[in-house]
Amino acid sequence: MLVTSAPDSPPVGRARLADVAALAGVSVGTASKALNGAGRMRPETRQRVLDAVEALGFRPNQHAQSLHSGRSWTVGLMTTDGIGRFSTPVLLGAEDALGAGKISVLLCDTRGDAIREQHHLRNLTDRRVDGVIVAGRRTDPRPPLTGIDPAIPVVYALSPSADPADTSVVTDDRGGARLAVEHLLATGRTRIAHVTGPEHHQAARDRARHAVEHLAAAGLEPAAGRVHFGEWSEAWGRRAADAVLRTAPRTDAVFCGNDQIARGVADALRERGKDVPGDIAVVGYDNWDTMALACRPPLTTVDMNLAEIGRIAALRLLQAIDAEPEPGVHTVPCRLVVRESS
Amino acid sequence: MLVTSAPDSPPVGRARLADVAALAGVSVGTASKALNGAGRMRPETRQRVLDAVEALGFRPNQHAQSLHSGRSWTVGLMTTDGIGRFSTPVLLGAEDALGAGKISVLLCDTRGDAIREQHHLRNLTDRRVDGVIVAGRRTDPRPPLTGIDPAIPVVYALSPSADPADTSVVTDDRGGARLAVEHLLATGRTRIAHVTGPEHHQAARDRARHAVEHLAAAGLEPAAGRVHFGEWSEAWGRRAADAVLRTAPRTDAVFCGNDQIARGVADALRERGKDVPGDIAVVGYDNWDTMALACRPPLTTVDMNLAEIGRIAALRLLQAIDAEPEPGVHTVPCRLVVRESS
DNA sequence: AGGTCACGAGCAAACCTTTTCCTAGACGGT
DNA sequence: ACCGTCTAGGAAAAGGTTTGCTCGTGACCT
Repeated sequence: MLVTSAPDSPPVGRARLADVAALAGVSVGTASKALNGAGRMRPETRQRVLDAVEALGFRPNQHAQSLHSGRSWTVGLMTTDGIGRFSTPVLLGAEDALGAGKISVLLCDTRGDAIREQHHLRNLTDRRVDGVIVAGRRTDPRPPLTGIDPAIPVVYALSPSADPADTSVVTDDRGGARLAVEHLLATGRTRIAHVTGPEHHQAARDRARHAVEHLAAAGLEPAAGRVHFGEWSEAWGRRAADAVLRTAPRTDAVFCGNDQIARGVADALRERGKDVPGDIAVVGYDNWDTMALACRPPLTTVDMNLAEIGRIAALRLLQAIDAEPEPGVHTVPCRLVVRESS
Repeated sequence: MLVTSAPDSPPVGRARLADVAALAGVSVGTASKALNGAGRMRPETRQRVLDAVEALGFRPNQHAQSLHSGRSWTVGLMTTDGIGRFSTPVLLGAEDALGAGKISVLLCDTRGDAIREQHHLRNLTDRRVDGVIVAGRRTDPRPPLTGIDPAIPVVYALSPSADPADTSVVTDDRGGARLAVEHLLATGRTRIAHVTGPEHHQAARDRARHAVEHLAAAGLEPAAGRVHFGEWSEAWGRRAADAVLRTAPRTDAVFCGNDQIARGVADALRERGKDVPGDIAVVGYDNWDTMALACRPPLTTVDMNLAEIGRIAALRLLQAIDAEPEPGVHTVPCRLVVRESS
């Protein structure tokens, strides 16, 4: 059977369906039906075909299948700012969900370059991908993809499309801020400062606004009466902690816009002789393990469930491919990870 | 021309080569030749075809091309331990180099699971990928892929294959250790400690062995007379720094096996009142920006040029696809990034 | 015993491009 | 003017699978 070259139909290389059919003594079409379950046929005929498939190690040629069906069983995954801390979990979540549906992922990194984006887009269109996921980094809306075949569904993850008619999956910054504030309130803190990133980042603005709102709902206002906007860095966290100690010395908790800031805050507080969480609790945002776990003490922080965002984006894409898309912005809830800093 | 449905050949959906040929008044075969440059033909005929391509926005159907040529212009990129700090730059480097060759990357993450690896491998084989890159995380050799079609070339990146007949691209741990030690010697340090990860990691063993060898070549031995093996964590760095100060108080430099350890060492030294680099220099390994730049002071560290490893792996793969593979282990040199900690 | 119905299996077209082989025409040389 | 050669372009097959349609056979009912 598996000799290197048979007399007339040499199965050198991979076996074709024709080889299977010949071995089973049926026509090619019948062999195909036996494999795909369609049509009715005698069980023993089907079994003969399956035996032949087994004997020859036949695997269908996906190029031929794709040519026939027009589907590639492939989606493009475009990351717009390199592949970093934020896009990686999204990417893995998407890959996981798509792999279950027998769909593979074509990776395209634009490095934030519009030319490169166009180039990848043309490539994906030429490959007749079944869909595209665009994974951003920031939560600010991004302009929708231009020049893509409207027949190819697109889902935006993390950075929503500026066009509300598109489908986007984003994190729930409101819920995240609420989780953090309510946790601090529940553990008895009342003089809570908020230190976060640059005000021109929507994530910083949203988290700050909702944190303040939730404090107000409890009849409180942020320590020192204002939000501390700055950078997403440890250095800013350290400077801000000093500022908070100076201007609002009775502060008993700091909610930080990300884990780097939180770590900087925790470091500075410790170096100023404050006990975390004894004197002041610290809560971060991102659950970036290398920061949250290496912090002294390990950080309580908000996890955005990035992998879940990727998974949901993939499911939305599958839905848009097979059925009707569900446009609009879908938010994925956050989760509070409590550790020793609060 | 671009009406939704012409009388007999409605160019609904995408234009086919037949549409182009019809518009240009030539046969399909001639249109193909005009596009691919092969065969001789009158310049004005070729131009007519190109004009038709332009008018219809024709793009060749890659499924048909792949079916014909047997090539998919696609390579599989398998990451074996999730996509993390180490594999991401490799992955991007590879994607970049392959994209230049009109080849796209199929992403497969095995999560370190052999079952998943087999599953992905079968999928890639079914898709007739032109080649596979296996990107590991640790530098310890890994068992070669099993059950892959021997006609598909494979290149291992970062984790070499245990089979020397395979092609692998790895980092130069010897050179990295030499860069660090020679830098410290050149800046006048002579009592150099080495703090690194677990001894069962080949990276830790290699860097330690070569560091010790280079010290010996200068007539020195490591401070405290031995290498400090431990974990790849900041906590271990802090503990080890204390141990070094206790057992070898005159130490004037610490070369660390990674940046996390280095940061822990720097933190502990500062907290013990030592000045870095005034009293003691600290050198890290990995050039992991979030660690190296956030460290106080910013870390001098060894950069493994991971993106270059990915790039070279991709080039080796392209070579193996188009021509003869060049088996064996290829090492990519490191680069020392000098900052303020030394 | 003959006719009809149903089920099993095969044929062929369609998916689209590339490439080889072949034909017809033109031009040049004798 | 005729023959040979060269070239441009067309026809057709190959690459492999899916699927609708058709055909044939067997069984059952009248």
